[in-house]
Amino acid sequence: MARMSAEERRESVIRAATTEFARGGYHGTSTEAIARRVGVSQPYLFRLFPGKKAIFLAAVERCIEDTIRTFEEASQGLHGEEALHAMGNAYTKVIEERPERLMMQMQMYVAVKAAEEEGDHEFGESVRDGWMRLWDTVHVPLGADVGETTTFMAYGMLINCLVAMGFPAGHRVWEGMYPSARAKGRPEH
Amino acid sequence: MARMSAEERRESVIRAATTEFARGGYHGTSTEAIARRVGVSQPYLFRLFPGKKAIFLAAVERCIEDTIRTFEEASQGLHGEEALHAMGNAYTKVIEERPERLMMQMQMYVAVKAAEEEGDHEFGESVRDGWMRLWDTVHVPLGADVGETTTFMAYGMLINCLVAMGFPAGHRVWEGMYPSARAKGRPEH
DNA sequence: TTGGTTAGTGATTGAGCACTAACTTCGAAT
DNA sequence: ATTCGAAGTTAGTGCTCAATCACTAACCAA
Repeated sequence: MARMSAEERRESVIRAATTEFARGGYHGTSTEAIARRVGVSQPYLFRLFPGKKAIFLAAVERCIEDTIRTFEEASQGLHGEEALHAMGNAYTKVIEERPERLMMQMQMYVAVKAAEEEGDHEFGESVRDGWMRLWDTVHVPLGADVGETTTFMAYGMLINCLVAMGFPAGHRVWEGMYPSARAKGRPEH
Repeated sequence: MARMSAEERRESVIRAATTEFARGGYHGTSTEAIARRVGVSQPYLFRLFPGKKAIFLAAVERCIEDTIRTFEEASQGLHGEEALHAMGNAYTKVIEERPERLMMQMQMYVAVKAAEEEGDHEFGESVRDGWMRLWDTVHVPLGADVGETTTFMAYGMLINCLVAMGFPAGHRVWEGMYPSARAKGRPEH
């Protein structure tokens, strides 16, 4: 049984927690399931984190940072339509390779209201702040066009929902996806 | 305490369950909370429904039907851009008056994968079927334009997420919403 | 090698939960 | 007025789960 530094362990806990929380959400995931995935005893989690909620929060924040970084790297040095394409393709890659990150996003959106009604105001604040940072991250390469950015985010959310519902690749719901790939501009209204 | 027919009770259970499940999701909602909201003892729920899952499913199906009906009624006799406006406005009204229906949507998306991994294949099937019916409902009035329909749904999902995160009306995330309505200076809610 | 620190475990607890069984009350038709 | 089915309750069971506690095993510096 390999010993690890607490910091390294915390890392693997966050990874395992992301997988588990993405599947079951906050209430549908037991700390035991996370511990089992890490390969560590359940009580030890409470030595690495003050409680279940802290683990969830850590996973949520990691999820946001990863997504921001994905778009930052994809749009590096690009602008306008090229950046749009690059970021769209990057997200497609996330769908294929890290679907749990999309699910984690959904779980975090859904967890805000519940947390808020339990008196936890910080969680929602943190999620909204993360969203705005993500928003700004895509806003700049898209030429600071509010409509363009909103549409991009909207398509992202639709993708998240379709993936969550389990629509297989090739299903007709995906047909109208990616206006950036379909034509040289998003549909005019 | 007014006595009701079982059918009427089931109705109020579905309404209460929608509110509660919208807040806490499947696992974050106790049957006791639902019963309390209905004004009935918790065990009695199990006489009206075979189990918690059946209550959730009923609430999910009701949510889908209501949303479909909202768009059907809004687009009655309209086509193209007019239908788009009408349905957009109808959804805006849902945001204001029935936010729990949006949250219920999110909860149902998120519940699919978990159910599937517990062996329940019917639930996801039912959700996907509902989505397709909803899709077709807006597709026809929008002139059977796939891109238009997809964009409409995408904006809907973005709205759901923003509402879930608790962004207040007037926040700048709402700025780029409804490109079709923005030009006309639609008042913010 | 010893003294101190850090990583990690097993046993347990108390609360909350879905669900059951057995009983009571209401109201309408006879 | 009585009866009978349907509406509704009280009491209780067994289980799951987050969190605690007392403990052991590995590492490290002097």
